[in-house]
Amino acid sequence: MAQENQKEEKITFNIDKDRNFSEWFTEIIKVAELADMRYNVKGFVVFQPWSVLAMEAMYDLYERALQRKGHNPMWFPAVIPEKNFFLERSHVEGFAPEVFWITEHGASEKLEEKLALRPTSETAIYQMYSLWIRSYKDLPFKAYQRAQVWRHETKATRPFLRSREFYWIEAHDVFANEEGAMRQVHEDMEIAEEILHKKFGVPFIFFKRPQWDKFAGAVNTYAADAIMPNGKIVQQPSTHLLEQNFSKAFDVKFRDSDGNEKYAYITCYGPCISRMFASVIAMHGDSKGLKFPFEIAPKQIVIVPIAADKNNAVMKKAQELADLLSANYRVEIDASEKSPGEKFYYWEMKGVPLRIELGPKEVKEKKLTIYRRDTNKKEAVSEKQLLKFVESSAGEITENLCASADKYFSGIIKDAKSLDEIKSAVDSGKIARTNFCSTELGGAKCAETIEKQLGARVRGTRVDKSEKPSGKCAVCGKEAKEVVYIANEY
RNA sequence: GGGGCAGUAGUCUAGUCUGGUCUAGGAUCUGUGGUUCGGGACCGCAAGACGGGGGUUCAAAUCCUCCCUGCCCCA
Repeated sequence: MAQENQKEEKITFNIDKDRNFSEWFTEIIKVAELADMRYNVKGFVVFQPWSVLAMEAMYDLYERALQRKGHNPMWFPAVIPEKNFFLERSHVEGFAPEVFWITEHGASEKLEEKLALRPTSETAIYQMYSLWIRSYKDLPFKAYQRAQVWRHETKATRPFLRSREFYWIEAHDVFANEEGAMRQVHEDMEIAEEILHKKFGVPFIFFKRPQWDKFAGAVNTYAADAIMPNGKIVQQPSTHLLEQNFSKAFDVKFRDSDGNEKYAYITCYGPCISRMFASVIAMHGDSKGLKFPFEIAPKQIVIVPIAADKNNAVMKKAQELADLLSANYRVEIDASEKSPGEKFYYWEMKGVPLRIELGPKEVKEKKLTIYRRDTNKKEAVSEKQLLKFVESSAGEITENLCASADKYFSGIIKDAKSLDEIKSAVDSGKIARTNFCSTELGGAKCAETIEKQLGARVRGTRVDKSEKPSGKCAVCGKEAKEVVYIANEY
């Protein structure tokens, strides 16, 4: 018994994710060195190499998808003059409480005009768009930036999920008419499916948000809700139909082919990489630590040489394999002095998808022992087959992780007909589906009742299918016009 | 936004209730010397800490107070 306890103390990481998700999440960030929370400003953390490498890969995939769809990259200043903020009324009302303001320079010298540290960039970008866009021939105009933004979130900050500084992409697209803008909204949702779901393995549902819960200044907001293992929803990319709200405020006009000057239709799209990373680690991790989809793993293959001191051929072979693989993959040789067993546990905790164990036996037999993090199994692979094996398991690993995430997600919706049924669904970590009076402003009262009594929020109506209500609103009993989904939110 | 809990070396922790024994103990990590190496090896040596300000007291890691930071629960 005493021995067993001693052994347990040495375990780097062993937390039951499903039973205690909060603790798991906090601990894995520390143990896997994803972010250092010791930075001494509330709501701000230092992102460490292991998360940055993954997020760089995530940025890369997302940006390439945007570029394939005709977006160009650009970089805007992080500061926005105060007056820009007041040009769109509902926008300023929505964001004002969260904006960090720069008001001084040097030794308390007041700035002539306050500068906002951008919480989002509509009010910076669209004034430039009004200079750049002159003709219908300039449209559609599609551009994005990868950027940090700053918002003074309430006190419940959490690394990756809700920080006061986060890393995202914002795409701002301009069209001649509403149809073009609406098509863009759908394209934005398709990109989320292609990247967030298929590459990152994070399932979600796109909802059209109720009118009381849309982006400040938008006509409609469409947002992807993903789920955490504790049943709480986390909002992932959202795309907003701004229509002419901002083009009128910022004078984004174009001369149409009929010779008339018209205000443009604008959409904006905000996939947040640092928050997607939270979903990635939460969805795929287990009690041993992280698991990464192959394409975004910080390191994709680790080679563990065994008994290399006694056998020069081992280290030589390890280097040879690393050279071969690093042409296409992110590879690391763990030549540290730790024992092999300790290295195994360590890299499993870090979530490296493939581990090659290489000792005198493998060198002699020209066979490799390869461990897969997704299945926790080892296989013998002949050296000749290595590249082929890596290539095929790369796809399998991502698909496996995606499939098990999908499986968890598929059972998440539960029908509810009354406030009590909504409560029991939501309390058990499900998303409640229910008849609801209206997602126009008239329904706001019922939503408030739900929020006050259950602590849950109305997420909106589905975008991927149209659902007809059959009966009365579960809250007020009036004729239901919509089927909505209700869940706890992070 | 409301409530609760916490802060001791890089990390985890003993000590706090009941002030003095604390010259702050241990583990891990780091550095170093040696022996090891196929699922968390071992033995030396070295270095390293009471979140910050104020207060009470002969005496504060310990009590009070404000601040900062983190975690948890609720909105």
